[in-house]
Amino acid sequence: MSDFGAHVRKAREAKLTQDRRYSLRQVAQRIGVEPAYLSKVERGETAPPGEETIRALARELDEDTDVLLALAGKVSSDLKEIILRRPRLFADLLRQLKQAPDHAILRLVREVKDGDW
Amino acid sequence: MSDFGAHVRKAREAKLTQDRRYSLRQVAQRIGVEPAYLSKVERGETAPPGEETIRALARELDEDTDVLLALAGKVSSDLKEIILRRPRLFADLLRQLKQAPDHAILRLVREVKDGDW
DNA sequence: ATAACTGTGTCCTATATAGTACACATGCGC
DNA sequence: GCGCATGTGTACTATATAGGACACAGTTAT
Repeated sequence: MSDFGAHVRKAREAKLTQDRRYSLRQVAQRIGVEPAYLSKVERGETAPPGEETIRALARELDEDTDVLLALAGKVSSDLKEIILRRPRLFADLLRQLKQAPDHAILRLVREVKDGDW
Repeated sequence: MSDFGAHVRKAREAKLTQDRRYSLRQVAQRIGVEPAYLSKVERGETAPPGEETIRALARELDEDTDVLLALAGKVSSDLKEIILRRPRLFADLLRQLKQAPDHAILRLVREVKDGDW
């Protein structure tokens, strides 16, 4: 269904060419899963891991956590909580922004960042 | 953990005083679950139902779907998809808005609604 | 050439999710 | 006063999620 595994494998093998500690086995050990499991994940033979394992993987491979989670079809739990506290407000905002071009959203991010409320 | 059940029970019993077709059994039948299950849900004896059942319940009781989902600790799957398509962008935006007051977010919603991008 | 490391195949498991099925006691309507 | 509707207790189930354990064959380093 998704290319989460392929993305991880590519990222890991890229690091491997620079540093031999990025073998599947060693990465698996550092993120705290069995090598056989990581192997199946990278080949897409099994569904992507849970959020915490994906976070560990992102840290290990210097990948963006939100992007990696997205490839796994998951939304970070801290984002969920933000929405859950004010569901109507954020539901409206997100649905408004569904079709908005990237630059419009980026503008909003900056606008809010320069905190003018 | 959450007051999803209590909220539903209150909403249903409010409608029940106006219309006797809002008995637990009849509502259960219309939304397609067993009465015993809805009973357990309303009393919080069991975890809140899945998204589709919550949607049916919201329609039946004229409740806001996003709010009901939120009470169940869930984010609507259509909102998830919006985020998943542009994870970095929306992750940034939401984290920026985490502390923003309601009126500031409402202003953004209107700003975007009057589509000036 | 052998010891250690590599990726992978196979089998198994624990917990969570999302309910169903049926029986029961109680109460209200006619 | 009895039949039907009401809410609920108990027991069970199917599927998904998130992995672990162990063995094996090929590759690399010394």
